[in-house]
Amino acid sequence: MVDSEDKLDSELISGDELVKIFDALSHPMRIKIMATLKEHRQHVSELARMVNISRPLLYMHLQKLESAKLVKSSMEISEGGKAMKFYAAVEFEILVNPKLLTAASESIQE
Amino acid sequence: MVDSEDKLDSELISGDELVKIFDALSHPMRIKIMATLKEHRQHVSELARMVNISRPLLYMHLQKLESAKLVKSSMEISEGGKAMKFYAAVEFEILVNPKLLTAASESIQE
DNA sequence: AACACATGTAATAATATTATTACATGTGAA
DNA sequence: TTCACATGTAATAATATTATTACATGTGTT
Repeated sequence: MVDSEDKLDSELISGDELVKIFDALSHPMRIKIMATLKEHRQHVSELARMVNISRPLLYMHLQKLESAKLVKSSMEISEGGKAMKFYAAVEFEILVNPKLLTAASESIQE
Repeated sequence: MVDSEDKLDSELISGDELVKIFDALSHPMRIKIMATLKEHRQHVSELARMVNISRPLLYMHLQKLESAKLVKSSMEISEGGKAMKFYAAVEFEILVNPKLLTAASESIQE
């Protein structure tokens, strides 16, 4: 298992999933969140301070990113015994071009 | 000038432009429009029939795609003498991965 | 007990996006 | 002149997204 266990496989992305990914990346704050999480995983409260938005708003953005499978979360108990929810960026690589869009189009439900 | 004259150069895309591109591609109908225009350029009324939506709604979608520079338009006078506005897909290729998002993040204005 | 820090969500407000309808204009052909 | 087909947009309605505020709950430290 040399390769990363949770890399998003661009071959297996359906049209609907691709639209979800574009939607997730269509807001500047979510780009900033992805960039921040790429450096290092963070727990929600700390991440909210880092990107300078309220925690409820951050939750909303994280949910979009998570439903697009661009981040993943895990609850952990710190040494202090406090519950902390960590978010990490998922590795992925998608070559976006007209050909991909054509393929995506064929697997979209309307 | 062997290479295409209007290929979108992914090296020169700013963070704001990238967000615009993601936004343009975040709707199933716009994916369908891109796929349709990749086959062949079309004028607005014909395209509206092909993708089965109203012309005003199509205009809205086309404006988003055009402002993201994914399509381009040109007015032409047909043999019959009627004005027709043609839209064509622009060639592009963007490798989307966390590294790109980090670079984009650094050039986003908030 | 009061404080600092954590998760989580409900309710609402403010904005933006998406979609429809109706209209105005122009051309060429029947 | 009426018809078929084209562009273009204004006004509005319906939905969805984004953002804020206020709460409830739990843990460890002072």
